Amino acid sequence: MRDKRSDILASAEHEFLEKGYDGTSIDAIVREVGGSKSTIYSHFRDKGVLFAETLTAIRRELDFSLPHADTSSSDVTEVLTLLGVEFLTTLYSERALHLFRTVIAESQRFPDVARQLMDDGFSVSVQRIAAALDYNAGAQSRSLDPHSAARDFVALLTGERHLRLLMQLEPAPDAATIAAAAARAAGTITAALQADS
Amino acid sequence: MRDKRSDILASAEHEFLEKGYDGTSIDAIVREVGGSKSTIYSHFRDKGVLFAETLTAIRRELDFSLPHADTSSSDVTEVLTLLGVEFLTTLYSERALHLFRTVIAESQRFPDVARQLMDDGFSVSVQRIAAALDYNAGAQSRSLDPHSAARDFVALLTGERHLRLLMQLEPAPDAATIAAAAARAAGTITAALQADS
DNA sequence: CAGGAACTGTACTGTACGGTACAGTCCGAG
DNA sequence: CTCGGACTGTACCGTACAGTACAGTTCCTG
Repeated sequence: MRDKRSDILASAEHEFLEKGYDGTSIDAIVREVGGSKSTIYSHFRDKGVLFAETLTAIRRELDFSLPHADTSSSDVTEVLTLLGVEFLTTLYSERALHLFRTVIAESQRFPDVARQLMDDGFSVSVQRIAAALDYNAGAQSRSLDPHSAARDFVALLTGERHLRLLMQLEPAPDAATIAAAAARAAGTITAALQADS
Repeated sequence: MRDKRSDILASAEHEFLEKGYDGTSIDAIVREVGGSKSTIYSHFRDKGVLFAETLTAIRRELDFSLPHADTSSSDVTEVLTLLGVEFLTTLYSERALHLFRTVIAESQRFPDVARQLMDDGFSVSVQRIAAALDYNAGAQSRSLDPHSAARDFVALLTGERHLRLLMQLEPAPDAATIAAAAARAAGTITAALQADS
């Protein structure tokens, strides 16, 4: 058995992401992780702390820094497509979708968790894309604002589908669908940028 | 006093949108609306039905058909800006934001409510924008797919800000902010469309 | 005035939950 | 062998909740 604390967090994740904060009982987590309720309360002061630490741990494990995309190509559309695929693959994973759903649901009670998810998660990807845009297209287009362009690109990438996925109206898209969406968004944003220059 | 049923729905809306499904007790609604618990159960079979009917009523009252925008101008960017302002004004109202938040939170338990909100709400606006695009720009650009363009436009309109608003990380934007966002999105999508033709 | 539908008020049942208390067990370090 | 920290098991407390039962009230209609 691994670290007990990690086991608790794993079971808490399963319960909280599936049933929400109010819908999850400590006893259910105990049943799933095994052991005793006392152990949970020896690691976490109360249910709120356990919830916050569970979601924070997930956010840390989801890597929003898009580490695998190669941005050395000079073809901006191609670079954006690569970054887009990696971003969507992270954002549209079951885990990330459950996380966003739960954070939105509890954003009133746990505003810090929400802020963390955006600032240390989502926004990191946008920054990364902005940096790539600045590097690859900054020279060509004098008027380019890489941060605005990156936000626009991410908006085109996600769009209505993200909302539908948060509402569980469609299954998470497969790799081919993600690739098509990324290529389309990259093409659109490139067209818009060229028209401006 | 108006119709009792409407009073119940109004109080239920206030409670459900603020505290969520599990966080809201029937007794709290009774306290707010006045009267007796029996009356509520004479109008609604159980808590689930009350919840679903409450959210459905809100969705019906939010008008996603963008009825006030004048789409007779021949300037596509201007028409899109008008439509965008009206769409964002609806989508970023406190009521709509609470509704989306709550629907996302309970999308597992109440999938029909989620489907309704998208198909009979959000998507109606997108259709309306697509129709305007088809009418105003269809002639100029033979290759235009008005539905895709409308989705892209809406994506640019909402983007990261919608997510931040769902997470309550910033206050709902005022009219000037909405107007600026709409104008920017309209300009971007127009640029992209011109580059394609 | 009589009837009835809508509403009120209150008490109740059964269940579930968060959190605590406490005695006991396991196991590795010295 | 023993000490101590981590963990277990179970019982318990107070509270809160969804839903029901039922007797009583209000008020409009015929």
